[in-house]
Amino acid sequence: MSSSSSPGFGLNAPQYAAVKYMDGPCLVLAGAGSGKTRVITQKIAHLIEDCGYEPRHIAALTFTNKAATEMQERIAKLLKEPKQAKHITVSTFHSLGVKILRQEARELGLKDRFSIMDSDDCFSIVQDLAITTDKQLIRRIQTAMSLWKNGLVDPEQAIKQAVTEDEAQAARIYRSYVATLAAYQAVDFDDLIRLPVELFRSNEAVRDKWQRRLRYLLVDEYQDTNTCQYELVKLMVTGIGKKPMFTAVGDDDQAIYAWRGATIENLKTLQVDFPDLKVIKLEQNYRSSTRILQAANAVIGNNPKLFEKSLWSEHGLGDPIKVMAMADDEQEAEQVAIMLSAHRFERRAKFSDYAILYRGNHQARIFEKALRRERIPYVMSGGQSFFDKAEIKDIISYLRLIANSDDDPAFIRAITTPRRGVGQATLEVLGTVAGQWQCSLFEAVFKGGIEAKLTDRQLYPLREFCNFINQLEARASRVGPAGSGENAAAVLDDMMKEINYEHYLYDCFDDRQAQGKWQNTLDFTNWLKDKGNGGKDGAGEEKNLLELTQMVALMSMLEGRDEEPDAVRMSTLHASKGLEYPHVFLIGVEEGILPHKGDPDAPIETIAARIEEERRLMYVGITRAQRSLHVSWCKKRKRAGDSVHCDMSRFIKEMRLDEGDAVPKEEEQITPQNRLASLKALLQKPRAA
DNA sequence: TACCCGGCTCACGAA
DNA sequence: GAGCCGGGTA
Repeated sequence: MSSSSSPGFGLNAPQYAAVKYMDGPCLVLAGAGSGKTRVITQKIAHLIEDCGYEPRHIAALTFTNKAATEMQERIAKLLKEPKQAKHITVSTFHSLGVKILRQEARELGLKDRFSIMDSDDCFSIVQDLAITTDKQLIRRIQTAMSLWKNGLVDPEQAIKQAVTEDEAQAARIYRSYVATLAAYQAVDFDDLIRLPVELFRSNEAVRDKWQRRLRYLLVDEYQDTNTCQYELVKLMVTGIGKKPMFTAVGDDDQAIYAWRGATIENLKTLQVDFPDLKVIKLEQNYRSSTRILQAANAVIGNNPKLFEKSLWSEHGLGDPIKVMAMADDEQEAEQVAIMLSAHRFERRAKFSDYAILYRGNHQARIFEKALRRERIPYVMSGGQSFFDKAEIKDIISYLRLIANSDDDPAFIRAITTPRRGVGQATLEVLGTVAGQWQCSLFEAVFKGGIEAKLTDRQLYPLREFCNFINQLEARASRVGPAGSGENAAAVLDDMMKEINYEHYLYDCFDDRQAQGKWQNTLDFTNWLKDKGNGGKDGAGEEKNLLELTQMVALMSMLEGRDEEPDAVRMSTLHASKGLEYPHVFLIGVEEGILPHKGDPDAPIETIAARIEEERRLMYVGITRAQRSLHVSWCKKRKRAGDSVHCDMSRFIKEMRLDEGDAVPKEEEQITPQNRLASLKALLQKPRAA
């Protein structure tokens, strides 16, 4: 890597300054591709090897499991003693939250076997509370509640602040929702951060304990933190007579998570809360060619600036950026597939050098078809998570129920899947009884008086199911780090055999589907067993079934342990952040898609704010590319059956490409007829410089 | 009454 | 392509 000055560690001057700065809080404004992960990992090595920090006293927080895993690996490679890396807390905000909650559950009146509800569970809870089937409305309430939680607004405040009747209704549901989760001994994703914040605020001793445990904090993607996460950071680093020690790394131009409560205000607030904050800017980009950077700078230049920052690169001008106007989405997919093929051939590149990036997951489907037709291997990232598949959630519901019998949503799912003679009517009676006794459904099965309300035929399968779960629970409890005989794998295997899930799948689905689903469950259970043993290399800690269950709730995808196949990457723009590819195709760059059209009747300032966030999304997309960038848009697009007219996105104009780059030349498009000829022509052409 | 099928509509992002 | 609803059927 070329750099004008190389003061040490192979870093440039500002990177070096960021790594060495140990006098107090530090904010690193790291432009796209400016080597921010390098700064974090080098700084951790510096803390351990030069500053005398013990690995277990250092915590690095990220937003995704993938980023955390990758960071840990990179740190291990840097350290003279790689083994030390596993003692560093490198985790997502949410995993750290689980860790704190599990240890401090009692302080919060929560059992340590609390369940973690996913958004589907929360959806059904809201559905029950709101007594409505209007999905849109439920979603809106869910979103409102999530934003309240992330903004540290409690139900009473929300009720007081409500202006419209809708808000008031949502706030009342919020209040019952919080109570419902408490009754289930469950927390949702937002609680994983919010509850530790409440705990640290109210309990000096606990806070002090964690402060002594995690003495230096590093925060990645700081621009994506929400109010609650920032509060957690603050509570962890500030104490009486203590110098706040942390490094936050972020880029305001890449803030793309406002919709889940993130606020770039946190960047400004940092300077207010920590007046001696040292701000260091990383402006040298090591990733992209100059043309790509110019386009990126031009686009983002249309946003108001929080911090003045301009990216530059020592790389050459590079390939011109190609903008392609397509007749429709069908043609777009086909052309991109063909062009990618030809481009790869011309450059002698690998498939894995390419990424196709898009705004929404549904845009991927048509490209999958086209890529398959062209026999181009691809892998998807983002999109529906492995853990969101129904068959996986079925199995997880059993695990959740074993860990926490108060978990009513898990109880309902497990007892009805596979069907075991418990139907709606039985569950309704059970629900009424549970309501009367103020206890969980599971407990209600054994409450006196229930015999009178249910027939023997109804009661028998209930009791049998609960006994079955109790047995598993008893066995699972014996499993632990101590490893006293029984292991999690055996319990899991017996459970799978007992519920005869494979049989159920073949009963309910056609053979092909069932086979796929069964394979998924096998992949899942094998992965679980592997994790329980401390991972493939046995490097991780052994985990019991409870820990596994709580971990699984936070997973978004199987960690890509396997060798990366040579395949084109397909990803949403959101999921592409932090990654880079030699060649990028940015597709569907149309008004309404990127920028995405939102509520037409939203207040004007939020519309402006939304466009700015969409622009940052475009910026993220452009800056993923190292050497070449293709941008495409469609004049027509199939939507709800019929074709609708589309306009080129304003962001394409904002790239301010030279005339030669911007004019789409349709006559140059590759058709099946001229395809062979163009390939031949490519073969004869000398390789591009 | 319960279930199944077909047509219709609709789609942002994720721990 | 999926989920929802309405209508038709066992």
